[in-house]
Amino acid sequence: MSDPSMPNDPHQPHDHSACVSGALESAENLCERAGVRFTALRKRVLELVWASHKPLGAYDILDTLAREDGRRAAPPTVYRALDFLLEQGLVHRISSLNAFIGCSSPEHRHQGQFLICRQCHVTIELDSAGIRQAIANSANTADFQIEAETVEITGLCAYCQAAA
Amino acid sequence: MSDPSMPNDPHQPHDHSACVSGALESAENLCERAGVRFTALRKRVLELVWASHKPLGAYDILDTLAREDGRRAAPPTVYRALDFLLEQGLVHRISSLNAFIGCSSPEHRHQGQFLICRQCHVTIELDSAGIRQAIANSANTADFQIEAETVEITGLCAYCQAAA
DNA sequence: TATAATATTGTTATATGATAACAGCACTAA
DNA sequence: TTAGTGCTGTTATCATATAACAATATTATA
Repeated sequence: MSDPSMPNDPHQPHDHSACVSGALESAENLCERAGVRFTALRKRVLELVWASHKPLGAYDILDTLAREDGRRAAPPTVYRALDFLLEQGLVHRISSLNAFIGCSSPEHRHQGQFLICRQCHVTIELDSAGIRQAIANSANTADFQIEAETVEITGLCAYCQAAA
Repeated sequence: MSDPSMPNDPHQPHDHSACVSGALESAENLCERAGVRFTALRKRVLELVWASHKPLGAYDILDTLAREDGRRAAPPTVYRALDFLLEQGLVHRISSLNAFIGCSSPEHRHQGQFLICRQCHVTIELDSAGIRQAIANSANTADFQIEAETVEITGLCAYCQAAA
């Protein structure tokens, strides 16, 4: 069993196809339980988002879709799929990059915190109770009722530090 | 002496012109000490950003400049001024809104945390050691070297909760 | 002071990210 | 089988941001 405050490191060589298929399978299950349709398009977009552990822009997805079936999808096609995936908690949006990344634990609703490497772009999703608590404390002091949290930390991952 | 974790509430009736003139004066001093030029344009843009305690979009600034001197400023004019102000720590950028807000304590370099009311848009800048520490701990555990932190909390401020 | 060097601003064009509005198709329920 | 709903296609447009180069203003130096 893994400690959520110390997530698996996506830099480590790993069977990435297992990440992808695991994510797709979770998504199927979650959508079924939620009574919403996990269409071919939505599945394909989620698959593309999961193609790496790096945030992916909507227009990158668009380009890939265009390249692969010749039928060039238009922006709304992709954005609607992404909106669906966001609503279902299957992807997160990274505001500071205008990009999207697969949620690593979609079973429970949450807004993660993100460690984003500026060098290799690999992004690790945290779900730190400590950060959440510290934020809750500050909000509470100001009588502020939290609805959404954006926590995006940019810097150098361990691998890129070593490389430098 | 005020507690930085419990900032003044910009909702409270206050002499806002004092906020603006204080910010401009601080900026003058900081720029002088830093040996950089606080030109008329940069000053005017900072003044506009400080017109309210709400994040302001670059194109809003642009529109105001256009309206006030007729001669239409182009986007780069505003973005360059904003870049300067960001570099000098005089404004912050709010990623989740693509907007800018005056820094409430530019004397010391920092990246604040923001409580953003989705209703009235009033935004409070925090500088919480607790949040910073919690983030530092998480980053440390992952061997991640922090360079920038984006912490933007959206919800309802005390006033808008009361109104609802 | 005159002039060179540098920094700032102006201007045009374009890149990049996101949404509105409506048409057509596909699945589902009766 | 057909009506209703939800999903996708399509066109147009809005919103945010930057590249590239020209013109001007400021500062430094001869």
